[in-house]
Amino acid sequence: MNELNLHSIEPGTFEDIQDHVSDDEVISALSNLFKALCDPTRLRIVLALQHSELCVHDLANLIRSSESNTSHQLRILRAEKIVKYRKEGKQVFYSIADHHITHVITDIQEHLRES
Amino acid sequence: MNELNLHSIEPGTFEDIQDHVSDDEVISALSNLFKALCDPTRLRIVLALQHSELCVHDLANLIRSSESNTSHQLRILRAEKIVKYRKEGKQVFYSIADHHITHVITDIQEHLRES
DNA sequence: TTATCTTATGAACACTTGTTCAGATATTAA
DNA sequence: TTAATATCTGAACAAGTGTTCATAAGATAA
Repeated sequence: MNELNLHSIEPGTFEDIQDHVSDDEVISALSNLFKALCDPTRLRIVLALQHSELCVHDLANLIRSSESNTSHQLRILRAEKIVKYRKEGKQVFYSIADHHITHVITDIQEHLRES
Repeated sequence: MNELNLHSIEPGTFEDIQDHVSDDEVISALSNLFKALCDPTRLRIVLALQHSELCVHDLANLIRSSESNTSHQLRILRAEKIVKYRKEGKQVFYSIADHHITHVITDIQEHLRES
């Protein structure tokens, strides 16, 4: 008796897949990362930082947003360790935290080209 | 005279980066893709489909959500061409649309391991 | 035809989120 | 100290989003 009434897979396969999609911590971590990357303003920040390390003021001008909003969005990118920063006097310089982030953007752009 | 009052980069560099972050179509397309991937329910769907082609009923049971909600979320994934589908009688079988999507997930997971 | 099964859809609601504004913090210079 | 500069933060509000419920649509079988 199969109370789930599976239509297209075997119970064993079902359990294998379920193990993989039931890891709430992993799902939540992935979700938070994609959430951080899904906002146009934050995407502009990430794309800008792929070219050069930048301070908040220049970053704000580049993406045509206020310094306040830029700072708010950088906070979210920092929380997900998508960007890192270093202080130099009054200024704070931001840059991309690791190369996997750049790869993600590249992969997504390739998907766009093919779809 | 520099009305932008740049702090950390040259005007030429500024314009180069600005060209890259000002392509609204690309930014919007990237944003929509990440938006589609940032919801936990949709992430579960994508992770499940990485193992096997699945019909809506089995997919709903796997991710522990209603069939209605699963269908709603599949619609969004379809719109971004993250998943594709084929009909077979009453059933609709979904699968991952292309390998770049799988790579994106892999890259993000590697980022997670290192951060 | 009618009945059943599978999937899709529209409306409604609660919840989340990006931006703005005002103000705070921190660093440097005078 | 005060003033100026650079960045950050909290509150508030509009706009967007995920889920549920009810129902529709499409396919098959009787």
